[in-house]
Amino acid sequence: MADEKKLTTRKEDFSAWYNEVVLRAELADYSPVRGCMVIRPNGYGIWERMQRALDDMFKATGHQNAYFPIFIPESFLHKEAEHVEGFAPQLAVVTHGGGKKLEEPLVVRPTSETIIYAMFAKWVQSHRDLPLLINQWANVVRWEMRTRLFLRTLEFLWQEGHTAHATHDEAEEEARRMLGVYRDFMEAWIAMPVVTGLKSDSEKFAGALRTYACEAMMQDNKAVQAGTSHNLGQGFSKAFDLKFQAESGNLEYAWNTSWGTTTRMIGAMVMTHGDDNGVVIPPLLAPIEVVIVPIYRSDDERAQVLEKAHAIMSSVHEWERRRPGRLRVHLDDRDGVKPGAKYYEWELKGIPLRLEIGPRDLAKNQGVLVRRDTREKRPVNLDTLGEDLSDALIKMQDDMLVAARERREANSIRGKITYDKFREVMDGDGAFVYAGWCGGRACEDAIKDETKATIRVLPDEEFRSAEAPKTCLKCGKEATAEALWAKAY
RNA sequence: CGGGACGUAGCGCAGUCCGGUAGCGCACCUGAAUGGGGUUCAGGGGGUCGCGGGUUCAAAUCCCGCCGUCCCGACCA
Repeated sequence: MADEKKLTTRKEDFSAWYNEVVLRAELADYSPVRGCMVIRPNGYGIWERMQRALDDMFKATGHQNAYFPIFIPESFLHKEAEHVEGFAPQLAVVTHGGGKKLEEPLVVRPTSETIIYAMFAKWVQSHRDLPLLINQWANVVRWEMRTRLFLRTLEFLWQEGHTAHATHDEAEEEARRMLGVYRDFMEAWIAMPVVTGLKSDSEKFAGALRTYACEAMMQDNKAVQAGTSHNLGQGFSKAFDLKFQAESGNLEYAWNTSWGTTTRMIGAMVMTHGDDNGVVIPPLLAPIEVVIVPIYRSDDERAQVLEKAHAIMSSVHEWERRRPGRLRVHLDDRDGVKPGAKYYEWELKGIPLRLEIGPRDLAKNQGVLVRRDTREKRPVNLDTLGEDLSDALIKMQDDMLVAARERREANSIRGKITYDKFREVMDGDGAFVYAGWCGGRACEDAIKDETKATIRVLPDEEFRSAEAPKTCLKCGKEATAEALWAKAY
């Protein structure tokens, strides 16, 4: 009976485990529209916290929010040849409006480069108008063949930054700077370590000069691309006539960047930290950080325990000592639900800390504090509770990042590896494999065909092996780069 | 679009082979007791059996067609 309530174990079927966690933790639902999902309040609360944190980081780097239309004239996409070629198969197109056939079809934005740079062209005249740093929070549509909750849906929520600069180098710096912002966010807030680096040409954004990405490892050792940043060069500015008069007096085309990250991060969070009891939300992202579960056997005890619980709740504002903002505390005072049932429910939903208080505790002026990630239980003094909770949340946030990083490193292979061994690893549990690469598309494609593994990124210096492989993993020729190989979502 | 599985109450399923007018668990509502790791008992509400057609006295069940979903590939954040 109890077994029925257990989640599918991850080793048997990670996909099934993931779906079950997402659905049962009430993060999302399948929508009546094929390939779409409905984000439930629990899931949206996490997204809101991600959004707020990222938005602050964007503001701090000088970006402003704006909003552009969901419909883009089809001709706009055709102005940049590579871009339309890349996105054409994934477009949703509106052909009718107000009961009449439209003269020109409207594309539901799959990304907003074209309409945004069309507007930028009107806004920019002088080098003094640059850099132009804009971000938009929006939903976009890509007609994917296969979809998956949070990770790949037809419609998804994201943030897309778009900038224009006077020189290539400034654009390049911006693209790399925003990649760094993503990495900081993912490590500090999601407690999810990422490998950053350059994408190979085959995985480059359609229309970009260079694409950078953050790659995170999930518990089935597959990679998730959690955020990307592109140096778009001058392709779009030439297509949309985005010109400015330089100090020299000459008219020059601007250099663009774009960068985005999505609700996919919620999926990545689930697959990074979740366990067989459900989601584990890093404290900074948890809509509720602490849930108080009162325990009582009689009306008298109930009154007593709840009074104390309310006292704790109302002293929340005094607990701001070591952290910004208020502690987000919820008292689960539902009658008729046994404490054990409440424990399981809040664990499934991933609430970081649980405080149990019952008559036995009150007698000792203490409570029992339980950590979601380690399930470690310990008594805490109710007089110093605020401090204790703050410290525990900070520690949990840090520990989760360390644990995730250790797990990733334990499943990473650096240095020499034969191709046979590589195939064996990819056929089995998978891994992050850092291996030499000659830069040839033929090798890349052959490896993908034979192992399903792809180049996630050509990693930044700090992720490169001390003794980087000298030869290509596949053909044995001299290596021109070290690539991070993994199977990906 | 190829290969598999499936569509019956909010969710998970049984019933389909062998036709007889719909059931189980969870959830939900009412009442009482219970309460330190998934409570118990009693009562109750809820279903055009994916859609359309056919066979039959009678279809969730058999036949034909369609639609949709999930998983595995190709595509992708």
